[in-house]
Amino acid sequence: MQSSPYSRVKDELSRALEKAAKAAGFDPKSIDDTVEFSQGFGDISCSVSFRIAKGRPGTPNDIAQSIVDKLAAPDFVKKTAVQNGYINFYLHRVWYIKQTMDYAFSIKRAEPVSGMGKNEKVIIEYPSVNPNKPWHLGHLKNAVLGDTVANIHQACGYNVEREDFIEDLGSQVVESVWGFLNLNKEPGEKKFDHWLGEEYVKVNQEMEKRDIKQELSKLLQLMEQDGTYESKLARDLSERCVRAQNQTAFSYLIFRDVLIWETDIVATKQLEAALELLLKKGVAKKMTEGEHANCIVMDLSAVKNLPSEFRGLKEMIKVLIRNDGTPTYVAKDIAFHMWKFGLLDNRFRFIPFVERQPNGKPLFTTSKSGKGIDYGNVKKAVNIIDARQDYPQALVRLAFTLLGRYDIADGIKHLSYGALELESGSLSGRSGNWIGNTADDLLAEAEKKAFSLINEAKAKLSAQEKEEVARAVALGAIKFDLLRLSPERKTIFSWERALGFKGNSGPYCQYMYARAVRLIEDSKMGGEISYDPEAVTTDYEFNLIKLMSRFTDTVEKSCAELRPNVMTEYANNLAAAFSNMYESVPILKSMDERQRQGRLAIALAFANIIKYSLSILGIPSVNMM
RNA sequence: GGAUCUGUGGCGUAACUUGGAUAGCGCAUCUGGCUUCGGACCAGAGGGUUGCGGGUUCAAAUCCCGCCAGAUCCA
Repeated sequence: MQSSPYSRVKDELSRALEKAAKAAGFDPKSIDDTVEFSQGFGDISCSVSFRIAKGRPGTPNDIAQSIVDKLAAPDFVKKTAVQNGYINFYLHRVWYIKQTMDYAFSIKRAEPVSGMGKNEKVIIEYPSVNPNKPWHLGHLKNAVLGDTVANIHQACGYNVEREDFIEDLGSQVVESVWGFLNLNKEPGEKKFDHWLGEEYVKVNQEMEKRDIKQELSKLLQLMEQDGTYESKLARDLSERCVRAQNQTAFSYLIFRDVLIWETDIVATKQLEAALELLLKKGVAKKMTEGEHANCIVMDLSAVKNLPSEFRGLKEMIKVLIRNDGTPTYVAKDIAFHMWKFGLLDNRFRFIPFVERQPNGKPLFTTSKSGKGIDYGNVKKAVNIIDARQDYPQALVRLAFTLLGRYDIADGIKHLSYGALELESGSLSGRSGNWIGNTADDLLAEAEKKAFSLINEAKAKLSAQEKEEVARAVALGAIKFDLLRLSPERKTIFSWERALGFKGNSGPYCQYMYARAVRLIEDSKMGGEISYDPEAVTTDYEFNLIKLMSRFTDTVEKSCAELRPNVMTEYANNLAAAFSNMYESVPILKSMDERQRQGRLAIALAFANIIKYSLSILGIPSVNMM
């Protein structure tokens, strides 16, 4: 693993500039902030002279010139020019191309590109869908974000644990179990999660007609008790649902390492242990009188610098355990996070839930019996949860602040994203407006469209080959569309846009990869890479080289900021730069052998990096489409 | 009542965290481009007072203050 040519050049240039600035009598702080790629004014530019000019005689231009006069420019700089107060550098392209090509060929898809994570373990939690319905488009957005964030961390050298929390004691599952006992017990031919989800809609229609609150609360108690018929039934229904949901996950090439079931948190008494700790440290207390008598609450009044979201509260408390003894969502989540960060003993037992996922790895689940596995106990945990949960997530972090564990409060990273909505409004499991808008529906629709395109264009392929390509293109279109927005922005889902195969899209990137692969195949160059960088220095090649040279930096940025859209944008720009070159200069058909070799080598480097980029996005690359 | 997020050409958005040279991209519209490597492509054109008003600065889409509009959460 080597650092990117871009960061090396930037570092070296910054150091040289700093030295020169000091020699010229200035003291610039953080000079590397002011050094970056520029367009139209050389290759790299520096704006530090403006900063220095503050409150000092002399124009930025003069200051820039005096710095340049003292500058011992690194060898890779061909020309230095002062323009409008900026210092502009022109690189020796041949050198930079060589550096970038070596770098591009050194990148292996199975290995991290960055050592940023230092092999530290990080938990990424997604999508934590209730086990009583199929994934709808909103769940899919969560899963795709989570999977990609996990891939990004892996690429940055983290040891990633992909966890999925199964809330099988929440009100939704209780209602579904009630429905199974009181309504239709026959799943029939339908995929189990779809059937269960549709039954759930019926339960809600039933609840509007009559009040079943008492029945539900009794049912929940039975479900919480080990060994009852109801607890076994509930777990069985939930597990069948999760298996059906897994088919969806696998069809989208989305995988996890371990399922954590709420019933197992309860059964292993970790919720009690968590509460005990909170009570002992005085973070929580039992109320004896007033509105919240017999509740266990978290006391916020002791917090010194209370974050702004807690301003304007009527009472400075948050209920953790209600007076009927049931825990709130926040209480469960605090306990879960204590486990994640190793504050509770790892009392879970694990067994394989799926022996071998399509990615070759097992999927474990918490269980009554089984072996202890060293999951959890991390310093960083990323939760993929939509922005409506900002407040509960803030409460969870606050609990750790109150415990004095600022490190944990800081280690909980909430990737808060704008929820996905239909044009007609937000999706809701209860209302049933997800019917026709499930993840399964979307993939089927996208595959249909992709298949008809490939069927026309590549008639000679076998049906199976066409299906494989159609699947890959469908995934490309869907995932790219879900990832391209900045996370805080809400998604108004559009079938037309999600199924768009042109422009800024997954298929566009896949198409450029396929083109590059075709060139390489037709060239019969095999694995032999010998080229002369001097033969390929036009802007078309160099624009592509510049982008490739900052691949590592881009992945790191995407990771540090928890923004997958940084990667979609990069992939698209990379593909566009290649397309530009492809359309503008002859590659295979070049009459000049040195040029031909050089351009083919660049195509090969491009193929390597776009393929890695796509794999981070969870998008398969195809050799033809 | 309190808090958070959003507001950028007809539509969808990037750049805002870290102020920097001409606000980048896609869709749609219009005009071109396959006797030369894959047209799921490319080139070009039109389309912008970056919600409004102040402020800071040599420089503001970006930072600060005040409004307006929409969404969400808490009470």
